[in-house]
Amino acid sequence: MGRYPCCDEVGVKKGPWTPEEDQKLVEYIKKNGHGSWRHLPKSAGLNRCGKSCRLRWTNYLRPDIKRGKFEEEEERLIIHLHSVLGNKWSSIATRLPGRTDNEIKNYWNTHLKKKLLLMGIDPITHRPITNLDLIANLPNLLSHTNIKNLSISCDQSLHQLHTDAAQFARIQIIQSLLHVLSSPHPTYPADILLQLMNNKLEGISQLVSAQAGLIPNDIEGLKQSSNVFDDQEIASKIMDDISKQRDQLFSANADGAVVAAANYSFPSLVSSSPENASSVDHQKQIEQIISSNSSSAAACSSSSTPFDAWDGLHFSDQDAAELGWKDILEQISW
DNA sequence: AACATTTACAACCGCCACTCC
DNA sequence: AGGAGTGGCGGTTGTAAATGT
Repeated sequence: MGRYPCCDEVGVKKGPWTPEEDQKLVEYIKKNGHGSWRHLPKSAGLNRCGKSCRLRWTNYLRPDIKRGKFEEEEERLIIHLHSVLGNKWSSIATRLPGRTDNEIKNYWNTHLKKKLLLMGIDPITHRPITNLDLIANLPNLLSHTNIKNLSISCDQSLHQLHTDAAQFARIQIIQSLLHVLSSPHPTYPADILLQLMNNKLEGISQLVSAQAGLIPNDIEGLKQSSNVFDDQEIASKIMDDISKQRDQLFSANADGAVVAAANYSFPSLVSSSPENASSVDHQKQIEQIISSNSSSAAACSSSSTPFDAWDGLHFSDQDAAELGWKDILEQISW
């Protein structure tokens, strides 16, 4: 019902419009208005279907169309509107004068989606990405971001790039792990989550606690005694950022335990492939993680500092040479 | 320089909702 | 009421340009 077959007509031209065709269409519409799109091509002397003419006019030839790069303000507006409206491109377009729905849709798919992913934001839900795949990949990721073992032969800018990446990656990891562990989700039995937290995340929670002043531990001393970081300035930066993350996510209860901040709403789990993610698979995934981390967990138990939780994961010289910012981002953006 | 791969975006396709008769 | 005609929308594809090897 309702579909007209004009685009299936034999002999009707398809594909890119030529300047001559554009000119014919513009001149005709300026003179007569578009009227019925179905009958326009014949009247305008165009060998195109009406739908093609309508699209060409509304998306490219209309005089009120704003061409050129999207400004930052427009980007922000699109992201905001998308978070509210979803893929309602025409609705979004009505709030951006001069921009077409097609243009906004294309810009979203080619630029903004990637931008959000790189920022660790799910472009569909507009919430921080939380994904069990990240935990599964944790040993790899940490090994690739271990500052201590970065090759000293790297030049300073490369070193800075790596340390920035490491800093970003660690914050991402902590945030994501805490989201996973704090999300009530029937798929993940509490005992498994607790085991995971006790094993692998002992060091992280200690670190967060120490930062909160909940464990009597001089943070400066902690940093000095830690031999994980070669560069104390970087270490300090990392601690500050983790601190910020912590403040957003946690507060201390009366017992001195770290608890989720009351006013913080943890995002729900977002699977990288929800269609394939069965609860059995996820449970297996968690169990695998626990078993694969059991050795480093044992190491954690005898750790002298919370930073040791990151240890046992090494960055070979070859890795150091081969890895770059992009590699790390790829690992944390799925 | 040549070829392969990736990116950007114009254009198309098919579905849906609305209006008219 | 319901079928036909039409416009609009969102998803997808095709391809030129840019970039990498």
